[in-house]
Amino acid sequence: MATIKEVAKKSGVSVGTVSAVLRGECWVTEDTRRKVLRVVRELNYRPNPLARSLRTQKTGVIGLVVTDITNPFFSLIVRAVENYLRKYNFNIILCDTNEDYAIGTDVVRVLIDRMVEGIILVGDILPEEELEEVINTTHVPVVAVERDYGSIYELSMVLVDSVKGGYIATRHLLNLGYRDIAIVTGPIESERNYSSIGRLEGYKKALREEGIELKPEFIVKSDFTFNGGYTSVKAFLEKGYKPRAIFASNDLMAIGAMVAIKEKGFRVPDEIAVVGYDDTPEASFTEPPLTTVHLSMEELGTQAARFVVESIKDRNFVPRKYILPVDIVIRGSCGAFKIKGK
Amino acid sequence: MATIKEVAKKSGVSVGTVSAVLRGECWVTEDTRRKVLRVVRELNYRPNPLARSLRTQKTGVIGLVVTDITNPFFSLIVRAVENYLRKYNFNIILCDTNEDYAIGTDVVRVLIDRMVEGIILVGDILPEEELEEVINTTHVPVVAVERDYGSIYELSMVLVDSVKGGYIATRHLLNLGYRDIAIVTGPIESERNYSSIGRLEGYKKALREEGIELKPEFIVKSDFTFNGGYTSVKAFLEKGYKPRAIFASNDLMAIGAMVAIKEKGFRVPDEIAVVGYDDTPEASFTEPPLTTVHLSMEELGTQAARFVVESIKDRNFVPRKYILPVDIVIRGSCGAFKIKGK
DNA sequence: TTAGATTATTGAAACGTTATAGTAGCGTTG
DNA sequence: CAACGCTACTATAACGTTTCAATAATCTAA
Repeated sequence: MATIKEVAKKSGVSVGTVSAVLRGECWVTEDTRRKVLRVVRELNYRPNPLARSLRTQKTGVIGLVVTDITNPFFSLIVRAVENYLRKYNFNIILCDTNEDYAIGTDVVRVLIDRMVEGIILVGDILPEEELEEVINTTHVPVVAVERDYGSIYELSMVLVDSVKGGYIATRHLLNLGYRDIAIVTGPIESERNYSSIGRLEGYKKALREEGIELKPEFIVKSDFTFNGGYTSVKAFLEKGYKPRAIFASNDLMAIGAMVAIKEKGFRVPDEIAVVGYDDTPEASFTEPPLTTVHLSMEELGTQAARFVVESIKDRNFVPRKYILPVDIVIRGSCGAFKIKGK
Repeated sequence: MATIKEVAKKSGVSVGTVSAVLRGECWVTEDTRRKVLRVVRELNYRPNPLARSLRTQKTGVIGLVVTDITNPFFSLIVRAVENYLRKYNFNIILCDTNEDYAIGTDVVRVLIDRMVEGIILVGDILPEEELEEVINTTHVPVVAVERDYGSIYELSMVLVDSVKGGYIATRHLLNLGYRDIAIVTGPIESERNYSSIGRLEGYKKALREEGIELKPEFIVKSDFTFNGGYTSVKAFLEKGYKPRAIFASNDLMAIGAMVAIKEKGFRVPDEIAVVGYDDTPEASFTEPPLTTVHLSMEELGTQAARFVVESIKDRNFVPRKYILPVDIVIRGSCGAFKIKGK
């Protein structure tokens, strides 16, 4: 590997001048610039980012931490982040925590040691106290995606309007004339499951609005997995309950629910309508295709990346909160077409 | 941020000694070691990896390049790589090329500039010539996953036994007594689509073995996407062909095929049986659940990571090739259970 | 014509480590 | 007791950049 020294010697100028040429300083004469650039090309010289970073204290690297890269929801976000950051010549150090706080904590520390210029946390990476500690002891801008650290002000957040999502899903079912609507929720014990809780809130709000009494037994607790959706809905139906519609808090559970429903001999949507949440790619492939609350993971990722870049470029960027709007995409599983068709 | 100098001053020893303590050199007296470590803790000192890397020429970073992180096939590999490398304290710089050679080329160059200690290329990242160039001009160990760069010897490869996969899938259908078996392939124009071609080879081999004549019209060309599978099979059926079974070269296309089949009024598997390939998570969620060729992406990733780590640790590691064995997982879509049941 | 301003360039310090040659201090040994 | 070899350190030169004060060269104005 050629170094800047060799370039300097071979082109008969000082190291500083070469550096100046490469950084595009305007004061270099056209003459020396050309001379230097020729040698650069001849030696195939490329500056060493390590040395540069050591000197400038800037690495051009962003840390991206996710709980599970395997989940399409997250991988879509990762891709959006990558695409955005590439334009600004940032590289990404990626870490997958497997939803383990210990790994998350560790990983964030390593990122800071490596002097990343920003950190994007997607999902539930760290407990609140830990993140607060990090933010207080460093000046690295941090952006949290899909995790509400409500009380930390020095932090940008990118969130989904879950209450609204739950609301419009339920509203949609109500508009189709259904009254007996069950919900399958994600985990809702802890306050940090803001998205499950929000979706449930939206559901309640819509029913309340319509003056429909809330049946606690119609709130089916599950865990955001296919299997969870399948078993919980199966158990629910086996208890003899028969809702006219089910709103599942994510697509995976909705798909599981549909399998359970059909297994029990009911038709979707004729006997039980289903609505999901997330609009993951799988939602188009089910039978019938899944009506679901659409949210743009791409937008989530892009927005997070934008926040990070802005807080790096703009010294007095003040952390912001972005709430992603949601809408509903109507396919076959809710019965809208049949009803309209008639 | 505290530096090693401050630690040295505060604990009354030289910088070299502090460094020695931290690197665990054995010659330091227990006394000074304790002294130094206390100060390290007091100042909350953490060595700067940048400076260390500059000096040692080792970064502890591996470059991981994938064509599409959004594809579960790849994200499963990424996770396996991450989990393996974490144990060895390597970090990962991730790049997604969106299947664009230009981005791939660029990205690999950047990785080398950043002095990554190894590079893992998952999928079709680079043309052969470019990769050869890279390998010849640097000494970074490179591992290619799911892309056969047959002629490059200085490269480790992790491949799937596609021919065998195609073979056992078809064999399985033959064993169930089906004779009219169609195949839906991925792209097969270019030689670099070794996996599509391999699967097709396996299919042909199994039929030949059984003495069944190959019908060219039963080879349905598609593109590995859900939509591709759907439209190509729909068109195929609309031409009036009616195979007894379809082997789709990946699960996504298999799912698309099933939708098309049912849309045309045929039952799966009673009238047309379906077998997929990959065993992605979705395969369990279809109706009927998909019989498919299972391959462990986890194993692929782990193996790739292992190769990289080995070639870093072992100066005279000689590049190897690993061929992942495959097997078939039998679910509902092939009709095996019904046939056995009767 | 010369002091002063401007322009193009240099030299060296810094960034925070590791590696290595050197050195004090001290116990052996012939 | 001088020579030697250990042991436990220290001082300093790298690593490859950027940055900035200093300087040489050229131009401007009085």
